[in-house]
Amino acid sequence: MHYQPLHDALFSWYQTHGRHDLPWRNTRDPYPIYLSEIMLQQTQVATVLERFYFPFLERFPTLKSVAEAPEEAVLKAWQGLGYYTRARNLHACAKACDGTLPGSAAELEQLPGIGKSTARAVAAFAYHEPVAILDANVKRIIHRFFALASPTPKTLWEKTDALLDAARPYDYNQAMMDLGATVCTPKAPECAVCPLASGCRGKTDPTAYPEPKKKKAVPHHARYALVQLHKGKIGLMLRKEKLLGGLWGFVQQDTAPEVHELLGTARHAYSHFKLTLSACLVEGDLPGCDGWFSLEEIAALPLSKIDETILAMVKHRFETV
DNA sequence: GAAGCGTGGCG
DNA sequence: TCGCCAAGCTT
Repeated sequence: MHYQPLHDALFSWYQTHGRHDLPWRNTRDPYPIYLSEIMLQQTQVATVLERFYFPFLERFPTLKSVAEAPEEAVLKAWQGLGYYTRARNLHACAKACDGTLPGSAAELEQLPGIGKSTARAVAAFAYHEPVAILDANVKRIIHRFFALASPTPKTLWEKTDALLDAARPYDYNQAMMDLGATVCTPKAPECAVCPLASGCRGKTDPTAYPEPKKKKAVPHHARYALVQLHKGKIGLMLRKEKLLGGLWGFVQQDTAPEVHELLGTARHAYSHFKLTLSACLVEGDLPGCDGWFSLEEIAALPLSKIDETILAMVKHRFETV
């Protein structure tokens, strides 16, 4: 209520500086809105926009088409975007609601892969439900606006609810995200042009909020990837653990195989460890594979980034014999 | 509450 | 080369 002047300033700023051309805005179809929210979790707008959003919608025009497809096809469309639990949950969600998303945040939050923030985002953007979101951008603004160094999640949700303009939930939430993304940035926020500055308690020292988190040491693993050849086919395993689960890839082991040809070395930084893989060409029907494929068949399978890198080494090896 | 979970871009 | 960060959810 007493935030009315700030809301007015926010909307005025949003009208001029908001990212109004994003394709998942200006629609009330919950599916593309939901899809964008899932793709954008921990992922930058440019990545989603330039490489994944439109191809995915072309392959799966409706949530019903997702529900009717095999999980592997959804993972293939997700390949390269990372955090593949999102794709598995997207498929599970589509099946759980049979291709029709429910009409409220409370119901959306019951579906797999939809937490409180995503549920509220879809409800606010598709149904104009008066709920506030708390994504990374809004969270940073809330920390600074209320000068909270290390609040509990409960406090953050209370504060984001308190700041909501319930009369305009769509514009309010979009404006807050844009403000966090372009003005109230992690480093060097531009308080001088911020429409919320007059009410912000953290503006004298914005980078003190939130409190910087302690960094942990990132482990580094060195392993061997087996490129197994047998009767003209390549042996791959179907990963079943949480890391890259549902994707196909080369069998890995901690020690070098007895006889092998080194194809090359690939490095990759995952979210919580680093990996160096030495790709070893080995002959014969070794254990550990779930399937044998030609190069053409592999092209249709979902693979992780580092497995694609190794696959490129294999192609190069046999093109230059 | 903390850890696990991908990838790409940037300084 | 490296650390940080980007529309979080699950366990």
